[in-house]
Amino acid sequence: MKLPPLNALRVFLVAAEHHSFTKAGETLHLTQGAVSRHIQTLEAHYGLPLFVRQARGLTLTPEGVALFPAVRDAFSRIEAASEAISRRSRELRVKASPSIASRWVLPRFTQFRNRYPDLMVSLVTVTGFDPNFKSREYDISFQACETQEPGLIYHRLRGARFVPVASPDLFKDKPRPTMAQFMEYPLLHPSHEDQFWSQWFALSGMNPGNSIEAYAFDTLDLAITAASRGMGITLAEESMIADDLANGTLVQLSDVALVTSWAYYLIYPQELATLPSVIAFRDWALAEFSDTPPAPASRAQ
Amino acid sequence: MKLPPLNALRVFLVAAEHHSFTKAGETLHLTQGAVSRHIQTLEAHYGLPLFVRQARGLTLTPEGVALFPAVRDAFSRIEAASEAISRRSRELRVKASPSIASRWVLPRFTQFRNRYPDLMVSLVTVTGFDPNFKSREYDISFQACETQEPGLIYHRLRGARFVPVASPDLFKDKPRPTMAQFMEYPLLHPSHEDQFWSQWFALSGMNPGNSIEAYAFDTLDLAITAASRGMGITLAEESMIADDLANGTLVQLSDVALVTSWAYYLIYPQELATLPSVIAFRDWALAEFSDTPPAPASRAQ
DNA sequence: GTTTACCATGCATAAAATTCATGGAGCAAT
DNA sequence: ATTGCTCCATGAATTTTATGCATGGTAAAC
Repeated sequence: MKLPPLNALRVFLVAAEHHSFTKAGETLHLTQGAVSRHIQTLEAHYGLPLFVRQARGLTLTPEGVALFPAVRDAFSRIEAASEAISRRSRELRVKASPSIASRWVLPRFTQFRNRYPDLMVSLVTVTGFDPNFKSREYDISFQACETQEPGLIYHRLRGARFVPVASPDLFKDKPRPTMAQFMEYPLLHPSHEDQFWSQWFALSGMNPGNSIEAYAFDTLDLAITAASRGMGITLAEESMIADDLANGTLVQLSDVALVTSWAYYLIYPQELATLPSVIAFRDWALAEFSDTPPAPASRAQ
Repeated sequence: MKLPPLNALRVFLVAAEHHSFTKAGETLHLTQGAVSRHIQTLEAHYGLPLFVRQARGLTLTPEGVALFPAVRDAFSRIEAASEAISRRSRELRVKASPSIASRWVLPRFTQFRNRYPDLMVSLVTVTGFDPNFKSREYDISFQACETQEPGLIYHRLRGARFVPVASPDLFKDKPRPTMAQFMEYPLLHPSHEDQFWSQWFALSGMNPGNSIEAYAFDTLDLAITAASRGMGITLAEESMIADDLANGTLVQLSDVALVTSWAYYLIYPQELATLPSVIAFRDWALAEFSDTPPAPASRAQ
């Protein structure tokens, strides 16, 4: 393939559009002389003139006319493709469940934005998980899961550990309840299935029976929020209540922790692994949310 | 329009095709390091990697995959257009009537070819004239004409002057005939219309009557050739018989010359006036065939 | 463990692009 | 005609860019 001088072609394009070397120079931030030389280079390459120089103005020769649309189309094709892939390096859509979004990501999201102000990062909060990222609605996902799909890269953030918490206001001047006294308070279920409390009680060697008062919530976050408002005792994932414990909104009522078989992962498709936006967010998220320090090279686990 | 570095794009294209910087360098007659730097330039421009460097081999990132066809298509578009207009600067099709072709052009054609060995010049010999070059079968035409069409450039070569000639063999040891004795020989008509001889006789103040023996030919050339073989006396255009008179194949029988109202022109479409091939042939033809020295700037008459 | 095949990179050099200043050609208006 | 104006072309110097060379580093294969 023997191509003409490409930079000269771009200058030709602009000069042909303006019908003027001088104006083309202004557009390209070049002097008129530089434009003239580029056109000369191109004309020498083809061995024929592309412009008819007249005192009144510049005209294209038939060969210039023939060349013009080809160059215009070619460059706009390149421009379109460039624009498409440039956008992918500037945008990032992060998916998280409502609980993770509000308890993990949102509190520290501005920090990430501030560190990468050129990145247009958005948080997509959906329940449910498209396990192959087929919907292409998000680029990277915080996800609790047990199995791994091929084609995806998984970074384990932490295991899920549930401990009982409640607002200190729930007990007023009474002493905090022992495990055996939990049933005297409303028990808040972080999901509609009764898995957490029953497992936790089993772990503690207790049988609460069926007579306990209980509320079920859609998400872990809602149960924690309800607990912090004094509605009862909930099982909360440890990493989601660090702030509440620190500022006294919640108190932890037992050291017995329900360790589930699943863990929280940061997941993204393998083909996005080279995107700087994905790399930046991954490294930041691993440092922020992992319970183990990330490997030095920040590689996949 | 903000385009990526174009030369780097070409290097990218080759490297992507070869899946190797080293091989791309060989193809482009560059070192591997130069290729590496071009790719770096491009990746820096986009802010993302285009290749995944592995010890085993080079792979494109999804962004590289997206970029590749766009670059390939764009460059092949430019290449096609370049090829098309390059060919037009290397090829030239000259049209001439059979007479002009054989009497003017062919004898000196190799001289022109030798001067411009890179030019693929062909001679198209057709009778009839497409007055607007609409058929696009030829680029430049030798043509006898009286009127001028707009959009064409006319260079007057010479007026047409007809003089009577014959082979010296026709008369053997007899003296050459006077005008009055022409009718004793077969008169060769250079066209099927009886315009030339009747006009010439009228010019000479004679009336040949109808009883003369005559042959009509399709072209001026055929009549001259016939005359040179001793078939009779013909009227020949002066510029076409210079060689025959010089080497004695023909002798001129009178100084009375029929000057027609039309002249020979070299004609080409205005839009081809910038083609180097047209310019080269025009300048050569004017110097070779014009009865007046060409103007210094070789401008249209 | 050693070799091998690649790509990356610091440094020197070659090449190209660009500017600046100036010249010249064609039009338009006086 | 003459003058002025607007463009494009061009010589020479300079800056920028590309390239080569030699070397280093890494990961796979033997």
